[in-house]
Amino acid sequence: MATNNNAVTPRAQDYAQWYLDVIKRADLAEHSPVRGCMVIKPHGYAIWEKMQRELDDRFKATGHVNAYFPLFIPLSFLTKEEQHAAGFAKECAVVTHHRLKSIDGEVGVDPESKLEEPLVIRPTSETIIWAQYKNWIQSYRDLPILINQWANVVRWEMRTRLFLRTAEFLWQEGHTAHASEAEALEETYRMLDVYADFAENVAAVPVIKGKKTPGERFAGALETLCIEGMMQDGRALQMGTSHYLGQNFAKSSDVTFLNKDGKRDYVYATSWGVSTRLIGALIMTHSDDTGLVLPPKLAPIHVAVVPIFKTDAEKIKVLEEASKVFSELKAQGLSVKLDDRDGIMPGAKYYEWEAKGVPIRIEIGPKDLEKGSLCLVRRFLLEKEGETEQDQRKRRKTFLPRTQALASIKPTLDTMQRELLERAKVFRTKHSRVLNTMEEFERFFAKDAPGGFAWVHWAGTHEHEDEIAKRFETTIRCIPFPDQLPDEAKGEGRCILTGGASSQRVLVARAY
RNA sequence: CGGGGUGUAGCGCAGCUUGGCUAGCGCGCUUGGUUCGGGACCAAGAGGUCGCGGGUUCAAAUCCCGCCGCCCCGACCA
Repeated sequence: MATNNNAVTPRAQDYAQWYLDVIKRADLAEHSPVRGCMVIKPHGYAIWEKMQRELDDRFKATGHVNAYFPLFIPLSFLTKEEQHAAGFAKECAVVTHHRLKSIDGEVGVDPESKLEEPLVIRPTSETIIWAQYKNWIQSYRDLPILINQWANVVRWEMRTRLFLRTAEFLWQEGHTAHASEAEALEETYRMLDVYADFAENVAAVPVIKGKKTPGERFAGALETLCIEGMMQDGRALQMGTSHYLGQNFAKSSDVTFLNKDGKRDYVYATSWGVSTRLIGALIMTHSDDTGLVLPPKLAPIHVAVVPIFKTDAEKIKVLEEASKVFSELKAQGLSVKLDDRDGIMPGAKYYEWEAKGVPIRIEIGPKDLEKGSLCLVRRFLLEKEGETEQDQRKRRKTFLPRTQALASIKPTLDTMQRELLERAKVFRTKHSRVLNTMEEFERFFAKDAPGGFAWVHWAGTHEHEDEIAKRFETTIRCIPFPDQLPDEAKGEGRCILTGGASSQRVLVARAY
């Protein structure tokens, strides 16, 4: 990414570098020797597991079940749906052989083991799943099918970035089959709501819900719904999509059923997914120059307990109290880390847990034992006007009587969760503008301007869209649902480019 | 695939222009001691096919040729 010009925060001066720094210091992931692939390290994976749990609960609550389909898709399956195949053609990894052989002392691919039909490593699973659904569906009584799968997929992207775009990534893909268009559409919208709920109430990332323009739709979909979040450099990040597929895949896989009237019809489909990209969103929305900041609901560790001591006698007493605190917090159902490592200065431990995004730290030293108190330190606070870093550091720290301190952890985590979302909303509002003229647009997205979200009237064609994209590196992120528009952006108007009548504004931004 | 850059210890780099002594620095690691309420200090130590192959030369990390990897910019994109 260009380092940039469109800085909206000090750290955005070199946002790409900052982003990698946070990942490295929080020990989330690293590049693997395999081109474009990522190793997700334990701390990063623990966050993904938390996400999985929250999402899975929501899927179950809306009637879905999990299943698993193969990694390999026969080439002929993938090409059944024409648009779908065209959309993914340029990024497919293909398996063509099934055996190695030693030739002149060097082990290589055995040319005689060539597969009759190449196997594509799934870039997404619609085609292989619908080939299976064909066998499962005869009557309206077999519908709906509401299945989700947790899987890895491979998209051979030219350029990759940790979490945001890697050649292989982990995700969840829901694939549902319905007896009517109305039901399928309802499902499409329902799952977008599930994603939006997750994004805001778990990840603390405010999102705009909307539909993609035809040019940005999923390959093979009739409608693509999405949620868009704003990162701290003002760029938009697509955080989840939900597609209404109509009867396209049913037709290409020939999946029909007899409806209540005894008439044969093609099945109506949806698919929806979110990926490990959400971890990228988390980083770019909340983190700061110290490192990762996690919403408590996604923090693998809620509280880090750091003992402080000089003498051996102090060490014994302090560690005794620390492990008591540890157990009492555990008993509250919290995830706690007692950092009793030897030979590391307390200060070094503070930095480490802060970089890893642990929401609350408890420091326990001889002075606390004397006073019967505990020192609680929050990972972040809402900024006060004119406050220096030193001031905030002081303000993040509170000394409380022991009992009170332990009772305050959970409420504090709830507060932090709320404040994180609040902070992100304030940021987004601050960097969003209603724009009415091309001059305003040019100024807003000028090379040295901060950028952000622009609400503009649009009545242009696909070609107009490309033209704007080329000139400003911006795209129409979505046509927002009417209730997603800020009040000042509501109402009819004239297209910013063509002057044509427009019933509603769209969301324009630079994007990842 | 086109343009630019880069490859030297686990990580980050210097050295290369103008070839030359035993290839260096910071971080990290090991051991011992002193430390410990915001990233400790001292001492001793371990760790290298200088990306790979070839060439020039008395002598190559350094010069020449070929190959490979990675990064950035473009086309592609959850």
